[in-house]
Amino acid sequence: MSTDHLKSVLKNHNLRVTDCRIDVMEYFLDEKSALSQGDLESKLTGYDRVTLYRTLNNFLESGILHKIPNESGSATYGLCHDTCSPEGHMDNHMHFKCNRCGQIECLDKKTVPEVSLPTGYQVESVNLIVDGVCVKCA
Amino acid sequence: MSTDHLKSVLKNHNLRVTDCRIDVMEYFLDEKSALSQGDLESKLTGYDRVTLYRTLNNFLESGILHKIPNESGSATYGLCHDTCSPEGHMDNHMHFKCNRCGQIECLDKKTVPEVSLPTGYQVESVNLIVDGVCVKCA
DNA sequence: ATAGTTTATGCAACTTAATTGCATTTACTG
DNA sequence: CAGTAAATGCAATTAAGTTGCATAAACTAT
Repeated sequence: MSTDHLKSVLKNHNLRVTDCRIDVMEYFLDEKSALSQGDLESKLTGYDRVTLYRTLNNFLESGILHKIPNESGSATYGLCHDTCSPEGHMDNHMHFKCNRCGQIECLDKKTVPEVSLPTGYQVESVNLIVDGVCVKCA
Repeated sequence: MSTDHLKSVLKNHNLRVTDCRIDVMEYFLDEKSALSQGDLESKLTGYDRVTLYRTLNNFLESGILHKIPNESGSATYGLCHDTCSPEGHMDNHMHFKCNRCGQIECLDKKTVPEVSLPTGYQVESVNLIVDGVCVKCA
């Protein structure tokens, strides 16, 4: 993934091109798995905690990242598809959490099955999180 | 739900019967919705924060409560079925989070559909979280 | 290119959640 | 009811999340 492409992604989302944002995007692309604020702090030591925090929030609002529900108590983020926008996330793919290595993956290819709810409930989005053992740890 | 019954639930899970544990269990039974550490602190003011924290953890290990994945950053807990045990949770029901009132419900009656994963992945548990508008807020 | 404007960053500070150690109290067992 | 094992409260620490503000950097329009 070239830096030029990353810059255009930022511009397409009406975000200014900064070193921090480029680095954060590259980190997500390299890792492929979901990342937390703490992961960024460990890896991207040149930036302030608050800057990373705000970068995550900007990406979230812009539709570059989505938040993945988890049990750990700290927020986890994954890269969005191209189809995501500030107006709405199309991130109804499954998430897989490995109980051995702890990594959270987005299974982009797997769509979430239709769910039926009791009458009166209005569905807005569906999140499916599967726990188990990933390919690497099996 | 009588206090006697609650006591036997605790004993069945090899937990000593204490006021705090009884009160926490009653609170969960009254509320019916999922609760967080903060909820307990607001309601059960007579107990130390740490005691409530450890009560939640004990209930989690014993299979009385299960943790519900969420995006908020603070852990949320729901009552387990009778079928849960320290050896394994059978909490594969759906969870519903209302985007208006914020409450998280366990939809016990709705089981999670079977999921198929890419080859090499081993499934241990499945969590389905539906966001939308609940009956009360609709 | 550059001056002017808007936005991002770093720093300080604060709030809340999660967590651990230890002394004391309480619940169970015989 | 005495002895033991576990639960509680208190103090203290770590980490996550959050905000305000001054400065620095990125963009825009000459």
